[in-house]
Amino acid sequence: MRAHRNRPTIYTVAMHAGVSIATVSRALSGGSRVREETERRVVESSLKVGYRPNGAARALQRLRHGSIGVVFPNLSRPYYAGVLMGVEEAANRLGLSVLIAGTQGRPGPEQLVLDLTSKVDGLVVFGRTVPDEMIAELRRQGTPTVLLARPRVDGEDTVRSENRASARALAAHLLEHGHRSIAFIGDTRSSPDCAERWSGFLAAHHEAGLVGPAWPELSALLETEGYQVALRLLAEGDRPRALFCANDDIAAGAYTAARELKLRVPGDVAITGWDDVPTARYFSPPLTTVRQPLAELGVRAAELLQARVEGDEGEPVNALLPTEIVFRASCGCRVRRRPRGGASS
Amino acid sequence: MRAHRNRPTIYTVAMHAGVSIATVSRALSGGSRVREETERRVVESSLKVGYRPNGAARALQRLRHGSIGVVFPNLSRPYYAGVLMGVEEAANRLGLSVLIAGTQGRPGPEQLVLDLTSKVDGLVVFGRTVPDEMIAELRRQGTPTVLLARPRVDGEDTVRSENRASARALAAHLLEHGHRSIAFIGDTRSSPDCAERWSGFLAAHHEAGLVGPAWPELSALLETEGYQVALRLLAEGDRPRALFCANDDIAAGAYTAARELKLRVPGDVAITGWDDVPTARYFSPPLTTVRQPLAELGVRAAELLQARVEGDEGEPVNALLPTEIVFRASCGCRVRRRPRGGASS
DNA sequence: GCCGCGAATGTAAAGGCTTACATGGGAACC
DNA sequence: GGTTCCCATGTAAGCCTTTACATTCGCGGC
Repeated sequence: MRAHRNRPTIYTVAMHAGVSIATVSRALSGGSRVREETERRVVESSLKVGYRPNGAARALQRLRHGSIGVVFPNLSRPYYAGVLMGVEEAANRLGLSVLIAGTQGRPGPEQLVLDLTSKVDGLVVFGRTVPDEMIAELRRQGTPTVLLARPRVDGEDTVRSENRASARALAAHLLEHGHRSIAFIGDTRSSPDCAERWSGFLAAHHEAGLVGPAWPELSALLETEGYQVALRLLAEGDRPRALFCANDDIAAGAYTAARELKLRVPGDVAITGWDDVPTARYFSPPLTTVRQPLAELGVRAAELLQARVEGDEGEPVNALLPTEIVFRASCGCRVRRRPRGGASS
Repeated sequence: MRAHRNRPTIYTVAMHAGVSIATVSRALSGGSRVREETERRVVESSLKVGYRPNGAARALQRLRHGSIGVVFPNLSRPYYAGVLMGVEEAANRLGLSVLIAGTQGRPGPEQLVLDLTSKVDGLVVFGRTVPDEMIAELRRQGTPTVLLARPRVDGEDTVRSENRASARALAAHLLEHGHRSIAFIGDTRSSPDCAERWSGFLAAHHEAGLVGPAWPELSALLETEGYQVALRLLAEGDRPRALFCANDDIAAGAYTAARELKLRVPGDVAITGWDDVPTARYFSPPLTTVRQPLAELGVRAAELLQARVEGDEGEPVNALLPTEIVFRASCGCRVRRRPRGGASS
């Protein structure tokens, strides 16, 4: 059997069509001068023998892999998956392939990333997956890199979505609803995005004439942690009237805690999230949250990277994409329409 | 500047260390005989000049790309993302890279897949992303392929998770709860998995001595569709007492419909899902659903593929991974413990 | 009828790496 | 001290493409 040994090469096709390998190459890829009849014969032969060009040989000759790498922690949250899809879509459009590397729970992300650089023309690096020194090393090596949702590193291209302004607006919105004591739940230390949201949260308080929020930030990142933190918080006698959760997972945990304590949302406690995960509109009540342009983040990163690979030597870019607050019911707003806006015939 | 022109090659390192390229190659990759001091010198030089081997050249020489490709529709549902993470994890462990290709909303998935074959040693192909003819073409080309969650194609390796038995057990469970009229919501035509679940659903009815279910299968795949179908169904006078939803998204839509009609779950209508998405436990009431071993599916596929790439010529494998029903409250079961089982200290 | 020219095709080199084979030099042995 | 052997290292071929340059062929112009 040995089904997949000895894949046909350009020589196989050349022999089959009775021409030289140069002609085969020209007929198949180049639009260059080949007699029409020859071209037809070559194409036929290549189909007959089942020829596929060898990407490695091609890459070696062209001095370009035609691939980019994406480094992310994991895909368990829709956030990374959404951005990755954006990268993939744009890369495909640009004729590039996408290699992926998940760092979470992996020993030595450094080595993982270094290995990747052998096979790609450039790298999209997410958040805090690799330390700053690694970024520096990539630059030293000459691997173009775009940082995604990561605080700026000097001289590197960065694509992020807006955090501070939306957080400020959302916190202000909660204050306007009359919720004077709001707790912020999120991990500002490990997530730079969270840190910016916290900063906007603080700003809203100052602008409202408050010295500061009623609670310090409370560390959480996952649903479980959100549940635990919220449970502790809401069980207190002097509990907060609103929970500003740094992502929707945390908010989901907070919902559970509230339900368990028989607190109504938003009547007894308002809750907001961040990310607008697909299920957010199906929370009960529907979750007020902030939508990030996930795919767009990925697209921008891919396009930027491609430009660098092509030799663009312009100033480092720092793209900041706008976010959008999605007002639903959990903040205290009246729900204006049904989740799916069923057509009223 | 021209930051990333002329990456250092093995010649650069050789010159810097004052040895031949063969010695560099041996010192860096082979564990073969190189004097210890020479090795140290080479490693130092390679670090100094920022050398990274060129993957294309290496692949060309080794006649192996060291990469596998994964073809999936999209990553918007946790299902694909979860399996992809499994593939990635296993591939990494096996020293392989992973290339991705999303087909959804892409014109000509055929071309996409063919292009991929230039850069990979083998392919993991999801569900109904590409037609059977494409699978045949891949075989003809000699690209090892593993099918994932796709009905068997003659002679091809397949990895799937169990559907029929769990669906039968779950339907039987609903019948035991006393829900005699159950509607199945899912698209059996476009999703082979759904078709199997429908088959198990039917079997449970027959075993319970019923001629058949009270409703024919009702086509839906997304949340929106689930909402619409459920709304129509539950508004009828003689409405079903249980909804067997073919995935959790549909179930989420059904929840919304029920809430809108002021029907209690599971009191007025029981609802079950499939997939156990992360938020399922946070539905209100928590959703009874079926958990698939997502990562494990990916791991098995990657390992199987690797074996084929390595030349394993054994009989086609048809792996069937077990699923697990997760009983929560939406089917009518009493909730035994709180979602997070808070320690009762 | 010969020259020159352009179109079509062929020849060969280069791209970076691994490795079979060749080489050289020192240690061990007699 | 010479021979042998082995270890460390070097030389060069080959993996498959693309493409610059060379070659061939046919045809028009004189």
